[in-house]
Amino acid sequence: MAKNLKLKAARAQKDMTQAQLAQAVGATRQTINAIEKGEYNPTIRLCRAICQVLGKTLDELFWEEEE
Amino acid sequence: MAKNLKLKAARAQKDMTQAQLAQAVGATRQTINAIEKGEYNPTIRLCRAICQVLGKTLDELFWEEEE
DNA sequence: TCTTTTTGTCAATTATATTTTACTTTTTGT
DNA sequence: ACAAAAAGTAAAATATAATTGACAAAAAGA
Repeated sequence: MAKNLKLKAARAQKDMTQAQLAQAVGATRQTINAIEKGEYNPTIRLCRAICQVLGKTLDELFWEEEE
Repeated sequence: MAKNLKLKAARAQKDMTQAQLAQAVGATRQTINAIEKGEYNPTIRLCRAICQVLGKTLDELFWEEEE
């Protein structure tokens, strides 16, 4: 997979660090980092939580950024 | 979580059985069944594969059908 | 430069998604 | 009603998502 730059940008837009986003969605900083790095296959529940916190939809953050 | 009736409907619209959809996305029939039942938290990769096969987006099939 | 924050990364462990096998129940078609 | 197909379900095993702890590299602010 490729890097998830949409997620990185959406997080930047909310002025949140990886650690802050992680805490907001009940995950760890490493997990958020791995998702942004792209070499990861998170669960839909975590994706939904991230979308809700960042005010985006699944299609906006997790659609089409792949091989 | 609640049942994923959107997925069930989208599959019916394509006239596919759970087994056929499972094979098309490289998963098992039980996994598809569990996702439709709702008591499950699939990975985003599998969700994407399902969407592609059924001609739907993540938002259409996996957004907001929860507790 | 110096200090602090943030990000990147790794190994080991835990939690859980997914598979495999198998059986029962429900639905569909004749 | 009967047979066949599809759906529902369960236990055990495997694959992998996610955590924990820790440290190095990069970025930001003074």
